[in-house]
Amino acid sequence: MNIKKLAKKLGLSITTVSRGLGGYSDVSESTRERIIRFANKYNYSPNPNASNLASRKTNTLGFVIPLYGLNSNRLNQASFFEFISGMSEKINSEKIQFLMTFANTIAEEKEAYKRLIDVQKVDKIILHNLKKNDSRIKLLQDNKINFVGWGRTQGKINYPWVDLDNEGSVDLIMHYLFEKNHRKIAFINVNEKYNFAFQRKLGYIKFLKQKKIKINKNYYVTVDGEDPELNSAEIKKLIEKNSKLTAIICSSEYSAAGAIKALNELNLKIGKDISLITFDGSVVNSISSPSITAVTHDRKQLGQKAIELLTANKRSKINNYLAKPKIIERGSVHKVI
Amino acid sequence: MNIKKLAKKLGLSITTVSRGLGGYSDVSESTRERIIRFANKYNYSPNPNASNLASRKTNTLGFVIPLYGLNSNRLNQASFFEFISGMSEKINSEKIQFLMTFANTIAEEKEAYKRLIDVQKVDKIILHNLKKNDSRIKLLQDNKINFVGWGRTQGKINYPWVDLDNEGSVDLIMHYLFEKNHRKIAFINVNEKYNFAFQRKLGYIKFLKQKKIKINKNYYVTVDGEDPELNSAEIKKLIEKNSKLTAIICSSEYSAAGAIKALNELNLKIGKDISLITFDGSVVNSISSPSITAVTHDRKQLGQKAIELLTANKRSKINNYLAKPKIIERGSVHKVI
DNA sequence: AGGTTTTTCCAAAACGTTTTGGAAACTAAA
DNA sequence: TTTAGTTTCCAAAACGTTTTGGAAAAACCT
Repeated sequence: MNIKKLAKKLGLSITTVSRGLGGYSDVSESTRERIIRFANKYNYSPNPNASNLASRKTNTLGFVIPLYGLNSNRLNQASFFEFISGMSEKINSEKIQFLMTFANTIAEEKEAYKRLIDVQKVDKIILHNLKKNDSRIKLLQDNKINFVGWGRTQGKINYPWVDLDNEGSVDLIMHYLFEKNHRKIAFINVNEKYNFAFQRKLGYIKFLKQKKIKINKNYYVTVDGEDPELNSAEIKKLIEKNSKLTAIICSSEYSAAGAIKALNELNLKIGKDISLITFDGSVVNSISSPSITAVTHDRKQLGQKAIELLTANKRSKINNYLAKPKIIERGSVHKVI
Repeated sequence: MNIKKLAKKLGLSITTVSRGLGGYSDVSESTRERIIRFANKYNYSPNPNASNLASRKTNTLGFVIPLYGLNSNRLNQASFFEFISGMSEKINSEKIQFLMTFANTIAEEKEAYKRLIDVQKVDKIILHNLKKNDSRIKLLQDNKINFVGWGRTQGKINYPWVDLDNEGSVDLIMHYLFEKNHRKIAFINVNEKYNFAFQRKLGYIKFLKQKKIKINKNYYVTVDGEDPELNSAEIKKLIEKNSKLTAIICSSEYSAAGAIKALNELNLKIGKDISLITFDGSVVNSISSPSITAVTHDRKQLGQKAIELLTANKRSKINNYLAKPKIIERGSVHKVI
């Protein structure tokens, strides 16, 4: 079935069918309905190649997956999956082509975005892995690419984004721990060059200040995901040096993994001697005993929202979405008495 | 830059440029070289939409990712990433479009393949998650879709595939354990409906027969990945009942996790009292101490090979690729004295 | 030399859409 | 009743390729 045959069946011109389906105002409501009814009946949908060719659009969404830094760690990759699966649903229903690229270094990543724009001619991008100050935003804006960021950056640039509520998540965790009488709480963050990590630190500091708890600098440490052994060793040192700690917050699954390993080696029972709570943790959780209490976000929905924003009407005021955090209790947090 | 302008610069017709680039024999070698030189110089590459439209091809690769069964376990999803990243490189260089879909049930999975073929009109597919007897192979062959399987099925159907060397992997492990004087070796497999699991069992049995070791049925058990607690309990039972065991092979990361948990609970030191070796294990390894010795395959390369086979010349004899297994020693296997 | 085959090229049609620039038919205003 | 404006439709051009069906030129035979 193609537009020509459909037009013939309808007794209309090709133009009218095309414009009817396209939602243009120069076709009457009644004939538009008839067109749509026929299109469904004969299972017609426009050939994307012809459509893109004629409209001079690529209608392709570019997505670069970094495989270095935080994302070189396989623990983090699972969270991508959810996001992508959320995107994927919406992409299919919007008939957008999906172009995925992998980058092994930061240089490759930058190159990948340029290539997407210049060579592969994508006209939509989901930008992610945002740094504190991210030059890619300007690159995309200069090239007039329709994009949505997965994550926020610092500064006053206005652009559409979806994100986890990083500050709110830590606040939620801190309240949760505070109610269980924890006062000496360590926070194992990831490198602060990632803006989400910076936001989480902010949440940590703010809560402590608000509750007038003195901030102990020894309780805060950042690790990167490159070498799990190294992470674990560093976390072990932190615990050994601060024997009064009652709880540990991990900003990522791999640091949670490192913490578990360290605690095992120190013979500290999780959920009895010391509490552990982590971001995400669905992977680590499936292999740890006891299971690890975690704060999670619906990443699939985040992916869906990203595509929604991308395809939303330009004049829509709302151009961002903040996912609500949720604590899933699993028994790794005890009450201090 | 488009073909028209390029043809003008070359002083040739559009036809000749197109056919020259397409590798047809009705353009002389010397002019073909000139065409390619100019194409590179002016950075020309054919508009894929126009090309697909004219040639009545979609040039799109379909890929269905199951999110149920084994793959509902997020531990397994990381291994997808490697495969996909391997595919992705080759796909980009071959200028193939990539269409990814997710399926939450086995019904959705089947539906997804039909939709890819009937509605989305992909002309290439990477088939995976193969069952012992897989009806999708016939579906694809009937529809004359160019496909490569990631994994083998039983029976005599000839089709192109890439796969892990499942039998060989177990053989490798068994030799490795045998040399360290292990004779009482348990094998914790996954559900045998997956052909790879069946092949691994075969490797296990064959080795024992070859070495004339009596097969003890109590040493073999299958678990599915749905409930980690249940897995662990089952593995614990197996160990308790068979006190003479000196080594355990795990066919998946989640069963390795279950085994670690069980061994901890039974106060058996891994690498001292009993040996543990697992397939893959890069995640489990990050939280376990000692680290777990594992047999791995290069999955990225597997993805690359899959695309190579897909785009290979039809008359090429070689239509499959078996990845070589490799043991990574990490100290969870001891020598029996 | 003339005939045949092979090599090398090309004009034109086709692929299935969207968009442009009207034109007809109706409606509202004078 | 005419005029101006609005609504509803459409023919034709355009998008950038591939493919078809030759035709000219060159090479090879007698």
